[in-house]
Amino acid sequence: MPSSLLSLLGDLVSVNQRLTRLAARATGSSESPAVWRTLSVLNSGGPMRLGELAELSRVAQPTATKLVSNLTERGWVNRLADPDDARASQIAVTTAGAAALIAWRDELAGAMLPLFADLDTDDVAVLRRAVEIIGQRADAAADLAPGAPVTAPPEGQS
Amino acid sequence: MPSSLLSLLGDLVSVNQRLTRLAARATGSSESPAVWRTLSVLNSGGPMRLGELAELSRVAQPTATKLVSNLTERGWVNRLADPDDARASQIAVTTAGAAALIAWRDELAGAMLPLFADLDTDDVAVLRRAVEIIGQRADAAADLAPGAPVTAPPEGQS
DNA sequence: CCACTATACATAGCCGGGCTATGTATATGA
DNA sequence: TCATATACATAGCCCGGCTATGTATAGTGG
Repeated sequence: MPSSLLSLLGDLVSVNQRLTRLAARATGSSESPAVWRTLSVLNSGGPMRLGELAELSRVAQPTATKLVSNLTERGWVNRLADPDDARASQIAVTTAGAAALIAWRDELAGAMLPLFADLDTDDVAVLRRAVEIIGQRADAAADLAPGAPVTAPPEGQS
Repeated sequence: MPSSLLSLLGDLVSVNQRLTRLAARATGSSESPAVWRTLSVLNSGGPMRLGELAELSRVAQPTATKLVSNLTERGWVNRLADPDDARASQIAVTTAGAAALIAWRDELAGAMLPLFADLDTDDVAVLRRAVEIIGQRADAAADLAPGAPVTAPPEGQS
């Protein structure tokens, strides 16, 4: 039944997009997803260089530069000189940044909670497992295409 | 444990964002998510007026105007005069638009298929159920806040 | 029929996020 | 030392998102 798996994946992405937009509205947060994504990556990965951040965030390097600039102005990340390489600097989340991230996640989940409050134990388990499954695949995909953020139209696969 | 439900929702959104971005990369499609979202709404809802499209897409009206303009130029939607109301027009997906949407969904799912090909029957069932659950909630949310796309800070009573 | 308000959409204008192309400074290796 | 590679910054473009506002048509009271 691979064809049903195909349509399942299509549905998954589409319902995902709805949920993402819904969640964004739910908070009323004026911050863009990119802000939270960047903070997320930095928060879970620890201080890292800009290139690494770009790769993990799966955006092009100049985009990461812009985002880090914005976040630096807000005081949510800072740049520490890298003693080993004067070209680079370590990007790190500040305490304020981490706090903002936590606050946003709480707010987001809190806003969505009413919609999901009626889930029974089985459904909660289903969602938990789904998150796990998708997370694994996202990790795997990151490993498979580490150097190809978006830029690459490599082709060549038959 | 409602607190674990909270963190589950946070994780759900976060893994969602990863998946969405991953999926976008997977196709190599240069089209933006907004294009597919708009076509999706029109395709599943049938021809509708611009305001209705904006509401269902959960964007502000001028955003919908822009998107429809772009899509019209590409020949993926067209505007038909509304005989009952000269201010409005019915927006409809063209055959080409519907075909492009299907092609994209196939491409998307096809690109993601390798990542999910090793799922066993139980995991497929889990994902299917998760899609169903989230879809229900998204529908419910749409019903709850039908007139509030993003614009409304509840001021401005006359 | 006329004026007035309400509605549906278009236009203008701003901002942020995404990209490519290219510049600049530092590392690195022959 | 010099050439090349690497890490990031800058410039410049486009699109999607918004608010504010304009314009044309609907609807309605007189």
